[in-house]
This record gives sequence, C-alpha cells and structure tokens, in this order.
Amino acid sequence: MAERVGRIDPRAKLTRAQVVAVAWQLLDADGLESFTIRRLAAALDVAPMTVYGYFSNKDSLLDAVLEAGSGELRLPSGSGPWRAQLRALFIELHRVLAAHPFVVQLRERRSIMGPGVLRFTEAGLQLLHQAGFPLEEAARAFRSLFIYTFGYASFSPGAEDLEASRRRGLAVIADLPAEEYPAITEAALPLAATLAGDEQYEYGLDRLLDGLDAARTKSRGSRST
Amino acid sequence: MAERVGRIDPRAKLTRAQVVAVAWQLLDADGLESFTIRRLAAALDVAPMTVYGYFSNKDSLLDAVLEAGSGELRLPSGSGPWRAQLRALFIELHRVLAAHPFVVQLRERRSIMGPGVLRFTEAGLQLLHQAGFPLEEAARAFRSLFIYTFGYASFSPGAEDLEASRRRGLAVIADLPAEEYPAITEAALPLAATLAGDEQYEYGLDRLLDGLDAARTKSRGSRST
DNA sequence: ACCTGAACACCGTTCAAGT
DNA sequence: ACCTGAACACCGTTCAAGT
Repeated sequence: MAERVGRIDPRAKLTRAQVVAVAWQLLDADGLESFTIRRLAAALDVAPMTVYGYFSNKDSLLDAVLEAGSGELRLPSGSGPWRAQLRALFIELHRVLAAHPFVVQLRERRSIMGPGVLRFTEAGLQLLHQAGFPLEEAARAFRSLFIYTFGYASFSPGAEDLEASRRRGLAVIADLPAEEYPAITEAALPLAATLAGDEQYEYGLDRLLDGLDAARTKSRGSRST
Repeated sequence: MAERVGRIDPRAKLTRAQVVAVAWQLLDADGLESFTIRRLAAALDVAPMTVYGYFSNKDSLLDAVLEAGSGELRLPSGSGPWRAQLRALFIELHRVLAAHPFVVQLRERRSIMGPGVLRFTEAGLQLLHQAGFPLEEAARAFRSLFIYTFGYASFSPGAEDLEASRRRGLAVIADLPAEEYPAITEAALPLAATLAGDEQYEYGLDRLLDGLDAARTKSRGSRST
C-alpha cells in the first residue's frame, strides 16, 4: 500500500517523521479500525518491534500523527466582517475533518494541543473578542462551534456509507405506524437528506453564528461590523 | 463484577435480555474499550462461545445493547412554549449521554434507530413544526441540535479525566509564547472551564436555539408562542 | 437444542539476543 | 545504536464435538 520511503539518517533505517508519514497514509486509506503496528511495520518494510525504537507505544505514535496532521489546517486570511471570517475558519476545519475522518476518531480519545490547533484556536478567539465578546464568553462560544463541527464530522456517515445509511433510515421509517409517528413519517425524505453534506453542516453553523451574534449585541455594544 | 442473573427459560441457560443486561452493566462500569466477548462470558459464568448462541457476532450484540438502552430516555411531558420544551428535550438527551458515555462511543459507528430514539425524534420534529418550521427545515434544525448534543458528549472529557485534561491544557498554554498567542494566553482559565459541565453544554444549546428562533421568525410567521 | 474446548488468525508489547 | 525473533497475554470467531 504505502511505498517504502528513502532513509535520511544513514545510521538509522527510519526517522520519526517517516514513520508518521506512512502511518498517516495508512490511516487515510484504511481508517483507524484496521491500523495496527504490525501493518505499519509491514508498510515500512521492517519488523514490528522496530516501530518501538521510534515511539514508546501505539498511543504516542498516534499522538504524533495528530500533531503532524494539524498542519493540514489552512487558516483563512483575515479580513472582512467577524462573522464571515469565523464562518470561513470553521468551514475550513470541517473540510479537513471530512477529508480525514480518522482525525475525528482519534480526537475522541485524546485531545489535540498541537501548533495547528493552537493557531486555529487563537484565530477564533481573536475574532470573537474583536466582535465584542469578553474572553470568557469568547472561549465558551469558540468551544460550542468547535464541538458542533467535530460532532458533525463524527456523527455523519462517511461518503462511502451515505447511501446505505439513507436507505436503512428510510426502510425503518417506512415500517413505522404513521399514526404514532406522523412527523417522522411525513419528513422521511428530509430526514434522510440531513444525514450528511456541506449544506446540512452549514445550516447548523449559521444558526449557531446567528445565536452568537444575538448574544453579542444583546449583552454589550458591538466593536466591529 | 456483574452478578449471575437467574435463568428464565429452563431449557436455555440464558436469554438475550439477560445477556444484554449484563453487557450494559459491564459497558457502564468499564467502557467500550475493555468490553470483550470473553469478559462478558466470564461475567455470565459461561464459556465465551455460548454468547454466540444468542448473538451472531459482537456487533449485533452491541446493536441490541443500544436498542435496549434507548429506553433510558424519558421524554419530558409536553406543555409550555416550544423553545422551553425543545430545550428540556435535549437536556434530557444530554443527561443520558453524560451518564452512559459508552452509548456515544457506540453511536459513532452504527446509527441508532430504536424505539426510544424514534420517539425522541418524533417529539423534537413536532415541536419544531408547531413552532413554525416546515418539516424540511424542522429536520435540519433537529439534526443540528442532535449533532451538537452528541458532539458535546463525545468531545468533552468524562468526569474522571476532567481535572487531568484541565491541568494538561493549562500546562500547554503556560508554555506558549504570549506574543504569538495573546488570546489563548489571556483566556487560559476560561478555556479550561469550557472543557466540560452542564453550563457549557447549555451555553451552546441556547445559542443554537436562539439562532433557530431567529430563522423561524424571519422566514415565516410564528404559529406558536 | 444448547453448550463448549480446541484451534486459527490476529492484536500490542516485553525481553533477550543479534549486528 | 539500532534492529529483530520468539514469546506472552490477550482478541473475535470457526469448527467439530460434547450433552
């Protein structure tokens, strides 16, 4: 699957960065479920135990993968109204998470505090603060957006499972007694449509941003557009 | 750990319901991570392979556990303004998920379509529809609230890890160059406070509900309080 | 009909040994 | 200093055999 990469340090067969890069490829291709030290070692063309020369265990390797991966985030250049900027920031996060679902799975266990995420957080907090939120509330607001975005990536089926999920949901609804479940029955197709897609992500994001905007203007004066 | 439960059908040593009940206890006590067929069998005082007489594999057993568990949801009695009712509905969901974190972990792989969740969805859709949303948008709105709530449960550390998470976060922030990360540095304590707690959950929930209320009144007339 | 021991093909990781 | 084979304590699950 992953090609063996040329070595850099002639004394060592590998570098930590090479191990992380190949691990990333495997995770991207096959998901967290089927990522094992033994498969990684095979992809590196090395004995399983060799990996432990670079990382003390599987968890610390996965931490390093997350760290490296947080560099994928491209922070949008800052100009324009705070709401549009914040929106672009989280849409970028959503893009990265949708492209690399294993990042979300990993994040469910360990939290990420790598440079990429910190720069992202700093940008978000600054936007909210400039919009008029005191930092305490900016932190709460940022966290809400962050959790909605990770939640969306975590609980929406991946593109490959999407059709099956829709079909399964529609089948369950079709078997429901319509008198008992009138709203679900009538809304079967719309419900199936909410299972995934950028449109659904952005619907919730926009409602959340609207709510934040209202909280901002209600409790204090606006400092920005 | 789990007590052996008395048998019901004299011909069989166990029932599916008993297997599910003991599995639920184990999952509640030790989490999904350490839940294995072999440990479940030991708790049931039975050979590992006996479990396969009741469930064809581990996944279908876990599905049955989720099904049974969705009965934990107690739908609030319906009266009062739609916003307060919807709020109570999702706070109840949040309560159940916070009490049984393994439900969230399971839901990350398979979606739940058991009776408990369906009744919950029906109640939510009806409230949103009565509030003035057409069913298509009610479905989108419901899904946003659902995802925020599951996301919150999934990405907030459990009560037992909370202090460690806070300390780790504060330590990382303390090492940051303040010129480069002014907002994070100044908001260190507020950020740590957003890691968990009902208050933080309700902050985001209320912003989302506010945003939904605004969308409702903007695009169409209100049909309710 | 229901239960089970042995076995298979996997894991992550320790340890002692190779170069 | 770096790599590795064998081994340990686990998995989920198949299969053939017990009662």
